Amino acid sequence: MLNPTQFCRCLGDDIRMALVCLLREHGEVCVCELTAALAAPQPTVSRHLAQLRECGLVIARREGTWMHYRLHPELPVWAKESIDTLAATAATHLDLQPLAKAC
Amino acid sequence: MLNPTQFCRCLGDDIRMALVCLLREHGEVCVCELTAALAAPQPTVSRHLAQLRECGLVIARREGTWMHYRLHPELPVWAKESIDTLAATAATHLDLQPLAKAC
DNA sequence: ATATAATATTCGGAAATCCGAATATAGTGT
DNA sequence: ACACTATATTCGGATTTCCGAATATTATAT
Repeated sequence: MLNPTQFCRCLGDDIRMALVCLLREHGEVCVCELTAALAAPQPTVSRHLAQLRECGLVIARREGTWMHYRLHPELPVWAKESIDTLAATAATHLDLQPLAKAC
Repeated sequence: MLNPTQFCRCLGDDIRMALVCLLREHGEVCVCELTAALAAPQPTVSRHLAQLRECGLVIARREGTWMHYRLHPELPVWAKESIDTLAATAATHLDLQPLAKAC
């Protein structure tokens, strides 16, 4: 599993931080909604989601052509607590569009 | 002041995470002790301390030729909480020599 | 003034990170 | 089988990060 340094490296990017914010606030979210909320190119969002997956911070569930992401349900306590603290603060710093189905 | 993403970027390095661990556990510590505890070259430690300073996570106090560092006393609550959670966990992952005056 | 100790900074260069553009894959519907 | 949609991956290249080596700075002591 990942250690605190890797965890920080993983959250040390505005796009990934924003993704974690959104997933924390909304539970399970479709990629198209994340892409719309970030107003970022789809491949960029996909690459960052892959990185969050490889770090074990999120998991994906396929439903037809859609992919739904959510925070990993079995994060260690320290990671969950840190995400709560950091993402709650970050949400006020980043400007995220409200969620809306875009596909 | 720094935002959560910058904060994470700043802690996303083993040496800087270890420095924060040591300062959190011991309060104010001399650079020579930090260098010894990390078993890292002095310029490396100095550069990372400068980075922590520029991010506002630590402050320095000169005493003769010595420099003493400690966590910034007026960190925002979210930063203080995150440091507590992350550094406490990191301390068990990193192998830090016990503190000892080396100068 | 000089020597020495503790710490900081500068200067390449190597490695890692991030992005845009293009392409690939997986699933659905006809 | 083909077209289409949603998402993922690959491939350069630009930028950033990190390090070691050398050098500079600041303060003390003689």
